[in-house]
Amino acid sequence: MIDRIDRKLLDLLQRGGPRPAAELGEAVGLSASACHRRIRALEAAGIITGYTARLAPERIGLGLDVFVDISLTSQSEEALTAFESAVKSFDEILECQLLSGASDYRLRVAARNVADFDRLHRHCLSRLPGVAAMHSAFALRTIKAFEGYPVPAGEA
Amino acid sequence: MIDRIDRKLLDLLQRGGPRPAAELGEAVGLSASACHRRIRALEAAGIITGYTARLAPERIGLGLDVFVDISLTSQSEEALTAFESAVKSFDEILECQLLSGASDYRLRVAARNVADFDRLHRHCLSRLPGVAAMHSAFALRTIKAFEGYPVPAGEA
DNA sequence: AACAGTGCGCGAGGTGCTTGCATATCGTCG
DNA sequence: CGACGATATGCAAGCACCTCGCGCACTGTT
Repeated sequence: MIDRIDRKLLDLLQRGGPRPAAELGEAVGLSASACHRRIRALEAAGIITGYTARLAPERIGLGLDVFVDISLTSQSEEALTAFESAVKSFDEILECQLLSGASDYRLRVAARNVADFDRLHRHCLSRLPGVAAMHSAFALRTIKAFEGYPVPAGEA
Repeated sequence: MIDRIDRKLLDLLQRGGPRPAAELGEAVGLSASACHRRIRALEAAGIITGYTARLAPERIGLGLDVFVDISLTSQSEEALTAFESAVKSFDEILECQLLSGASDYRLRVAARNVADFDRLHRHCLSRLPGVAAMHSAFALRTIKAFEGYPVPAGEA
């Protein structure tokens, strides 16, 4: 059961709060050891899946964020599987989800600039199998970047 | 200048590689101290912006991932600003971007289930100012979750 | 009222981070 | 062609932090 302290811990950890457990404990009103124990429990419960570095995409030259909506020519099991494994094989495709509605896939890719997106378009997107239609939308500006999920009260 | 070792480090760190710098160093062929120094340099350069815990949304009861496309009634500066600050004020709105095309915003929200999305719809989305049209698409399945950017050679 | 069960703080021991120093490597300039 | 300067590395010591066992407080149960 997740209580108020766990929620605050998860919130801090998702937002890149202080690493030393002593400071985390101080922030939530716990000793370092108790705080650390709770974090380990959250990890063991599979709630915290890992710790990752967050990068500034523009600092590594990835200034362009593009959503690509794709519909397939066939909805057969084989077509879906082939498409999905091709998607997974390209590092430039950051994420991909199957959406409700017109049985579309939506993926997100990162490119250095428009010319680089053209390269991606030819090198990756055009090689995805079974594509009937493709529509790209460029992100002009990020109003809110992902910084973690809100943690609802009392779960798990 | 980012060389091959930095790229490998960034790749490992984005994917939640081993925390001890000694193991990281072994993975890239460096001693622990040299490896640690490079990481600090990447942080100082603003390439690594922080370290965050990654959570399993379904483990905290957030089983539903929804994209919401929104167009506004007015494109005036005030309308955009009002809309964007309202977006930022809701924790349930995970991300938001302004897209090219029909001057649409796209946001992503997480909900516990369909009923909870209805609550979000009434509690958050309906309170966003200046909305002309809204269209939601549910993520049926995640083929590829975000696990970090590919790091192009020789940047910064 | 006594008793498990849970979760806390404290403290010792071990691990990993952090930094100074000497050295190797590479590019540059005399 | 040789020497110098800059950069990056490895090593080792000092230190901060994590980790875990222990005893205690609190809660709910019988």
